[in-house]
Amino acid sequence: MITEQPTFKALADPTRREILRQLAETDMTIAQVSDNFDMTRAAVKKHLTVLNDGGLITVRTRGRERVNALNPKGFAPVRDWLSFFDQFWDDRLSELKTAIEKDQSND
Amino acid sequence: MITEQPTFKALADPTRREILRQLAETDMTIAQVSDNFDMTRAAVKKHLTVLNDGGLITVRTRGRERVNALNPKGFAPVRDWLSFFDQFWDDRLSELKTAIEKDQSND
DNA sequence: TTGACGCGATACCAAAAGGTTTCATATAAA
DNA sequence: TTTATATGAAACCTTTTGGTATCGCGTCAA
Repeated sequence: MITEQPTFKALADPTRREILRQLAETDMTIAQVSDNFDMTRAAVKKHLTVLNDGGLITVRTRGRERVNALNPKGFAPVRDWLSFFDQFWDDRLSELKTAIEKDQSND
Repeated sequence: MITEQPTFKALADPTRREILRQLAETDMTIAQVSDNFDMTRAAVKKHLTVLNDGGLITVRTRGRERVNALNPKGFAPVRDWLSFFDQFWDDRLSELKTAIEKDQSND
């Protein structure tokens, strides 16, 4: 079974979503991320671990630092899961789609 | 500020995501949904409440029954939030986009 | 009217989540 | 080498979450 759970879980917390937006601007060390939040570095580190587990960030070592970077590909599992519901996006569109499919089967 | 939090929270649980997929097939009462899960009706009812808070389902009363239905529009806040990261979807695409923008500013 | 049915709501419980403090370790710099 | 810096990790605490059992209330049917 596809394991989108860690990604959904990672996105469920507002602090983590804000971290992602900040990492979209620029890569940052743990200390740098911590500076932008009113909580301890340890707490931020936990959030970064969850984001990493969800595949939404990558971490590389630079000397004694750990540089966190956004991983855009990590959103794929969530996008894929959501795509199932595209067919219900809009009732009228859905009906149109049905009509088209019906028409195509008439040739 | 846009409050996508209840929607993200609603999607964070695998049971709730499965309920959504089932409601995509057909509308169901609480009892009907409960039949498909190995937990009490009360537990399922809690999940449905969270889904309703997240705007992902609608509930209508039919006599003594409560009929739950998928609300496709409820996904919008999450889709919108995710769309911010579209610009990072693929590195090469992003570079291409940058190149195009650069080119457009050259006329 | 009288049950049976479907549901809402509450109290309760264990586990997970989000936070803190503290200490250990590896690397950079003086 | 010594000291400061950046992080990892563990113990601990409080709140939230996901589940249960139970009771009460409105609605349907005999």
